[in-house]
Amino acid sequence: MDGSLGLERTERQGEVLDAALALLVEGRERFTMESVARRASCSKETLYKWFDDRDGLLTAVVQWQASKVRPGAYDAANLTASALRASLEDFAVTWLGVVSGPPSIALNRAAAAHAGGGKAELGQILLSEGRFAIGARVKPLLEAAREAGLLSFDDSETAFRTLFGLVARDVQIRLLLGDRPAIDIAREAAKAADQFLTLYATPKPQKGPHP
Amino acid sequence: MDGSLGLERTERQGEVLDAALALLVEGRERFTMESVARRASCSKETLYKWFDDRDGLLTAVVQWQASKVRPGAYDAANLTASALRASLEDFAVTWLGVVSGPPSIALNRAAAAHAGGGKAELGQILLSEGRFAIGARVKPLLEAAREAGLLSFDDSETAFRTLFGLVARDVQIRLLLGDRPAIDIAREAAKAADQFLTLYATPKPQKGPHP
DNA sequence: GTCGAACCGTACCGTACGGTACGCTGCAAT
DNA sequence: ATTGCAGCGTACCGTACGGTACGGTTCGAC
Repeated sequence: MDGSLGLERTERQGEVLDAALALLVEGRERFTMESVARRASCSKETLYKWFDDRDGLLTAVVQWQASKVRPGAYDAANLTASALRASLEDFAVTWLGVVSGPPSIALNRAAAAHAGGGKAELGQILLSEGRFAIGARVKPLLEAAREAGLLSFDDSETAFRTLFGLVARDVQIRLLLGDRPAIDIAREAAKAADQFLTLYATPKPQKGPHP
Repeated sequence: MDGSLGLERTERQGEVLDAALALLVEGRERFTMESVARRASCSKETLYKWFDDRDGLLTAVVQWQASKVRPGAYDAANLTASALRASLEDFAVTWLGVVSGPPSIALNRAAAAHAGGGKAELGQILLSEGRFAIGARVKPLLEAAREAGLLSFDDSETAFRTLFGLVARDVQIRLLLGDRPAIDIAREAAKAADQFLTLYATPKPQKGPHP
């Protein structure tokens, strides 16, 4: 999956979506068709033509931003204990940086509100481009580390969810609820990696079961 | 704090708030002054008289429900390793049960949406009656366990946040975004308690893990 | 130059909703 | 019985917003 879902946008459409996103992120003004049109210097009619309706516009904005912050892959070759630790820490730093950023906060709030009415579409997009995409990138790393004898676990999904919890803690929910927790990302990331390794690193540094 | 904040409600007011809450939780109908009045069989004028405006009503609803689910205290006397484990597990079960319940989901969504406009009041209420109230109950347990030589940590806040992360993992955010993760609460709670003890239990002086 | 498509700006429509006003009923106190 | 008040139901007002219509402008194709 490349995230485009066959929805290529023209340059102008990208500008409009950026403007809409900025509006949503700032939060100074309500996200209304008119405010988007004004901000993007386009007509409402164009918005309706391109994105069908308000929901379509919102969906396109979420899609647009989510596809911009695809997580990077982690090198699973030549894994050493220190390289693994570095990758875990890097994942944690990146993730904390993204979710504590205003775009993530605004989009997640919008999606949560959207899910309040029956519609779960925005949430699904954010989850599949965020949480699940990340899982898909990190799990191979974990499995490679297991292969290399560095980690031991039964289920990589379970292991990843533990890592996720150790990194996230209460940060995301507090941010979504309007709290502004002071977090030292580097420090928290290091601690999370540390704790994860404490839980999952194989007891003794040995070579794996497959020489 | 007893959670009342000097806001005693008459029985009738409680009924109205229950009706409003039910409306919010079901999500079938928009949360509007008229729909609340209809559902509660009261007049809009009464709503405005009692709760000032829509925000006041929403705040009262959040206050009302949040104060109903105060976390219980954990017995910190005669702590043994198994009693500690049981308390941790109990906390995890309770917390997962609450946050995966429709009222919590609906209220958190409403608060997140509310925080989208500058207003963080609902979020603050939920955090102080939820996350922080729980922390205030659990931290004494952790400190007592440290006193009893069962745990070792520097900062109980940090330790609690780790416990929080191990219990919550990705559950709450997925629920808020409309996903319906299938979780086995008892199992996840046990695992979280297990992992927390692995991270924070003081190494046993002599007893080997394999008798 | 002419044509047509795309798009901008704005005016407009219908509705939903927050908030107010008012008349009516039931009830408790005197 | 009279009075006063709390509260129900409903009608009403103003506005904000989703969605549509339309005239004017730019620009590329021919």
